[in-house]
Amino acid sequence: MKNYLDELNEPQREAVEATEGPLMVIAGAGSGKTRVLTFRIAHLIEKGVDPFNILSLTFTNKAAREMKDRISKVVGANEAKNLWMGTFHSVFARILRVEATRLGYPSDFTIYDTQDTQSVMKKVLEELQLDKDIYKPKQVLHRISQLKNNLITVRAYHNNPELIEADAAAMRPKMGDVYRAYVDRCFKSGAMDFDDLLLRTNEVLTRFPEVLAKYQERFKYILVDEYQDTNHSQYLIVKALASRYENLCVVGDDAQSIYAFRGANIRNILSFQQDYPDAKVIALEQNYRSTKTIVGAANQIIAQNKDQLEKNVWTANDQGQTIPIYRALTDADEARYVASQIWELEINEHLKHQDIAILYRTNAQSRAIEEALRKRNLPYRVFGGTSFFQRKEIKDLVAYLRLLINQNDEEALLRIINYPARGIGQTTLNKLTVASGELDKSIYEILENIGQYNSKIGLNKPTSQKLNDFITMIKSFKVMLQNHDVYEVATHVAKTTGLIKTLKEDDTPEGISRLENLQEILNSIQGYVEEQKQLDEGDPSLSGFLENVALATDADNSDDDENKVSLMTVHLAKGLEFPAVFIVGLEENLFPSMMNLNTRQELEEERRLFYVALTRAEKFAQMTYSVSRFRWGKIVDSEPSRFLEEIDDKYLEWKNLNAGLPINKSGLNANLFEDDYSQVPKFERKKPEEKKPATPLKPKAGFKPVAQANIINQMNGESVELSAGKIVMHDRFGKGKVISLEGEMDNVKATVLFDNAGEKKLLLNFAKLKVIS
DNA sequence: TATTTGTGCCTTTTT
DNA sequence: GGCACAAATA
Repeated sequence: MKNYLDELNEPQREAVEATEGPLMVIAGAGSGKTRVLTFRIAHLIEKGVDPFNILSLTFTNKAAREMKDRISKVVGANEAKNLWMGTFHSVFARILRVEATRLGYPSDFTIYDTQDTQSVMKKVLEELQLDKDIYKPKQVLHRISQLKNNLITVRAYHNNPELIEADAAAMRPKMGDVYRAYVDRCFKSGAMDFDDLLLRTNEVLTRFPEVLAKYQERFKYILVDEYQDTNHSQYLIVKALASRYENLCVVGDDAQSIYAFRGANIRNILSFQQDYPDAKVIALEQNYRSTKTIVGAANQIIAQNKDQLEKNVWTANDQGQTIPIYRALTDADEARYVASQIWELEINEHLKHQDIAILYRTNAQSRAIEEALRKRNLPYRVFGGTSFFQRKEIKDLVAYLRLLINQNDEEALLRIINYPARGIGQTTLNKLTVASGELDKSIYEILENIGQYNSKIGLNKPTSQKLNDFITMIKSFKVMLQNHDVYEVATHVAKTTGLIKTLKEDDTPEGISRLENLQEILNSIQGYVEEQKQLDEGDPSLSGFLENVALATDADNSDDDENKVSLMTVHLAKGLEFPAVFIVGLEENLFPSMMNLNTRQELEEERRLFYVALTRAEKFAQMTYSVSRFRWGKIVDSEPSRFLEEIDDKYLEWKNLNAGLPINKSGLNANLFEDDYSQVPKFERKKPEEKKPATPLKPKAGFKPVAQANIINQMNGESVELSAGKIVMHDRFGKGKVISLEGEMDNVKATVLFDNAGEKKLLLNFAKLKVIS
């Protein structure tokens, strides 16, 4: 227990022991930053600091849990349990449960997720009669998010001619009205969006000195992980809380700042020393994670960026293998290659599924990979994308529960008032909404006294009765909540509202899976209730559960013990490490993203993202790019990413540079499903030392009519040869005979004479033809 | 009113 | 190819 300090190197140890005063730790990738944070907290407790006085802000809730576990092992669970650890959003949501009433919010305020806010915004824009093609909900919300993260309130906005002008110049002169209406609407619904959680925390700390003093006293020691990714709002909260004792330790790596798009401000880390002139700064430069090859290649990448702090990450680890870079012909080929390499790694290097991660730039890329993994029977888990709690069937049930806690939650109410269908249509809802505005009462309040309003609103008897039935049902749930636990209520809700029945009627695979999801959420509610009942400070209440739902990140609820290959975006991979990592889709306009090519700053963030991806790898890293890819339903040609050029060839091993698309020999994409390309007509072999690898060696697109083409059999994914005379099957047209084939390489058209539908020209890329004989 | 069919838009990245 | 929204129909 005492010798934990011996497990640290010199700078790590220094960072752990410098407990008093401001400290910034610049931690290179893989340099043991989590270790430092963990031991530092343990050390504080060992020195006699009350865990109650320590606040630790992590990037995910999962990271917080893991750190807590590790601290428990050093100082004991009893000590560790009083630590405040979590993400900014979850910690300050907890604080706002106590303090938000000062700002006029209910303490059971709802947290609106992205879906909710978009839905609110659409209604706002409709009400203001603004063109939703100009005021695109997503863009407008992004703008508001920017404003909030810079603590520009509605009033501040209207007092700021510069901002108003900027929005006018961007063709959105009504931005201020939209902002006000959106904020009002959320407030009336007793709801906060993600940015509000930070903005309102700032507000409460600024407006109420006694609140500030309370939390300053409470959090005498503050630690912030991933400091490079904090935004201005978070920065100010930390600054305010730490200003009394200044026992603030921030840990970060400017080279890994990848959240500028959501307001992260790299200046927070770059200017720490100006904010705290007597701050101690410690750099952790020894990488314990990766091979020399990986560290060397990563260093070369990041060296291309201008905006960065000097540092020299090095490692004493083995040289390791060179990094293979596979040039794929299509995204399917890329996926197939990755799957086959995973097999090899598992056999030759004795890796388990869980040792392997596949990282990509966009969530959409997972599909092709998933398919290839399934074919190889490799179990996998996809992180991110539409998370469990975003699914419709889950949101429906949660909306009922939300309404029980916060009757003003209009999003929840409108979502479920007619789901499952109970004959309350759009017309009725419009009337209610109008009445709600005129009477300045929430829709729920109107419904509670529907008898007294229905003539004024203009509702007929049957409709009024339906509304009354609905509100009676909701009220009965509320009553039940008083003496039953959340699981019992949720189950009752799912049954009595007809949610389960509706899903049961749908026996398509999707319907069945939705029913399973509903079952799963009920199970997880039960699990949550049981778990919270066990804990001393557990909160088995419905509002506690709902907060978890709103702030759960996908990285949080992983089944750790499952042995599966991980698939995720590079963003989600931050802070993780794997023995083997595949980075796929290294192509121009994808990674770097086409959206981020306009300014140097944007491009540098993409480069940092690539740096993060590569530095996740311990022993084996591989990269792939494809010369063509399915995007927006079309095959798009692509070129290798510029980032590949930035790595010295001594670290790399270029693979499959010669494979082309031999349209004149055996047809389109003939060789996608074989590993042996030796039979394929060769393009000029490229020698890396002669030519920069990233210069695309694209096979020239052929424009000749083709005699044959290979299509991919929809059933088993195998390639099947197609030529004139073959009998094929089409979903809509039925059976038919191929008359001829024509067209360009990736754009082959087949003329088919169908038995019942006559002659059709079909694009092979789109028509799902099955070859019968 | 509810359900089905058709269309236009789309894609970064996430708390 | 997929999803959200609009129009068309029972």
